[in-house]
Amino acid sequence: MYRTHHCGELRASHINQKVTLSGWVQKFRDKGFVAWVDLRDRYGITQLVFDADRTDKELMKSARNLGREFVVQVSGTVIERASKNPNIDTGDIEILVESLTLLNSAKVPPFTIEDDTDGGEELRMKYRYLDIRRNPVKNNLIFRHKVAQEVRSYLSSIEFIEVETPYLIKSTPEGARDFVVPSRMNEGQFYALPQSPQTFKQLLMVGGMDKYFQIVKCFRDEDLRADRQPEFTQIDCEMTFVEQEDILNTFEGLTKHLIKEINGVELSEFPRMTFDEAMKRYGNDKPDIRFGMEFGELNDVAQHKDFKVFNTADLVVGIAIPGGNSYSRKEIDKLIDWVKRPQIGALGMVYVRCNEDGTYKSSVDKFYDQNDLANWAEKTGANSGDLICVLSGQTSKVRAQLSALRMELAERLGLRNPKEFAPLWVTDFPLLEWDEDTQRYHAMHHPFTAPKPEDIKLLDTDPGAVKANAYDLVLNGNEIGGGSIRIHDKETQALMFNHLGFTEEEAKAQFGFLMNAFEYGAPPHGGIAFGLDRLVAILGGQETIRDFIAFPKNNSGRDVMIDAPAPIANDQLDELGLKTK
RNA sequence: GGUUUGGUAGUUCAGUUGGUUAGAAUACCUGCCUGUCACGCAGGGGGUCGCGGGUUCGAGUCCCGUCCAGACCGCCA
Repeated sequence: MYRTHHCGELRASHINQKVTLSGWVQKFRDKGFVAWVDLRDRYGITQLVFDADRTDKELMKSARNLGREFVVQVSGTVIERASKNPNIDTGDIEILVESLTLLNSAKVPPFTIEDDTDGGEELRMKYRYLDIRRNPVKNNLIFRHKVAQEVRSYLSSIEFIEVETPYLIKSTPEGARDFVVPSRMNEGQFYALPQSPQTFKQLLMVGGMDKYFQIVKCFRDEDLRADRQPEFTQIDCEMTFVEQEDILNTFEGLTKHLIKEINGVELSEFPRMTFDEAMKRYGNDKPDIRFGMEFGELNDVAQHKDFKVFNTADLVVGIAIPGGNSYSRKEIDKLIDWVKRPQIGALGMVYVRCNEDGTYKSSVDKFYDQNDLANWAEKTGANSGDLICVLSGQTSKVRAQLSALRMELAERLGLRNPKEFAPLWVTDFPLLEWDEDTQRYHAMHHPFTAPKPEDIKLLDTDPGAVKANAYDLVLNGNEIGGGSIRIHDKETQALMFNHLGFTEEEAKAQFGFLMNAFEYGAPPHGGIAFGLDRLVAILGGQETIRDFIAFPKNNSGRDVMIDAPAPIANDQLDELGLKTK
């Protein structure tokens, strides 16, 4: 038997018991007359003691040969410590070791296995199995497990059934790039890994499963970010005989349950906002509403003066930075440089200082008087002591730019408190989105999203104006879930494919299975999918999802530990019919 | 595909306008230490300054190229 107890377990009540522990050597402290080993496992640390008076000489000697991260098994007696350590749970006791077995030695680890490690990102990823021994990563993985467990138990308790769907499916032209898998038995043909189990969950509804969920890996062959991995996990859900309202209520319930169980925070009813309103007020379809700084549109009060830049702009819009009047000229110039960076792309920024005495001082005083500027302050909700930042230009670009500035400033002002949770439903997304590259409309959500019935008539005349029964759940400025009511009749689905530029033949070839299913009594249905990785990171109060994934990929989509992807041998290529001449 | 920041000891970093033998902390090794727990003290070993080229009397430092990593933009139905 390797152990009678684990390393986080023993207390004063165990004193005088004979115990056996196994674990890793965290630290060896040798005082000469006495030496201690911190023995670590997943549960904690227990101090072992070797003593010149009480410990056998040979045993003392072998203890002195232990190094960091050696794996050992010890037996001995639990004794009371002469000097206790109130900082750890097992700090009242220690083990007077009577026998020591070296289960495995270890090379000196390339970084310290401590909460504040000296290891950099790359090194930690290369030796991820060592990184996982550290509390922050270990605890994140345990945290993730708890969230997943709560999701399963909550959804199960309201009659959802977890069903697995296939990973080897068919590539489709819509949406993200697919990861493809060559088929040996069908030479020249490829499976694709699912970007989401979308069509399968709809078919489960046709199959009468009524309420489905799955915690499932999804795959997208797109570039990565701090919060984006090529393989990621969704909480994928679908329900039958529901309207949008039913889905919003159900999953508001799930989200409230999670935040209560995991974070101990009780949330009241989630606010709702249409897509159009979110864009107007925050320039963004996933606004962070933990803080204000809402957009004030200034076209009415800033145009038709003599300032050409504003007069020729589609949109003039500003935000008030609380306390921003204290910024020096230099700081403001830096802010202007920041919005002019290519990633943001603003051409310039107009600012107004709101002085304590109620007067205004702007960078465009030549064109605007105090009265004009007072109007700006009113529109942006600026108080004295604030700084109004104004951008102008083409509507969608300006909104994106000002939204980036709003988030950056909120970050600098410490307004993005990770302990605070501000959820929000964004509804009434557009059904279609114009794509400049391909010169056609794309589905904003996906091609199975139902248009609002009253808007269907606009499909031919003004496709961009058609709204969908689609919604996102936004938490602290992150989209954590998104879904829609689906199309469940063949005619609407055919109409949709038609508007997305599919010929009838293409639609049939790609999605014939779904169209067929719709001919056999498909019930009305809808659903939602949550990004589990991101959700867990936000609930855990962290920015990057990587530390909530046991073995994540780096910025270039590489696993630096196993060194994947990698070339494969010629005969393997040959077998797959992929050999290049 | 683009923008940007970085690459110097096992590790995290410093290294001034180009100038003597490239430093610190930590880790590691040796010894000492009567209760440590970020133990302490003394000593020691440890460097292809990512790689290639160039400028120069002289390059960690300047220039060009390249590779790797991070953040972001495009992209992510």
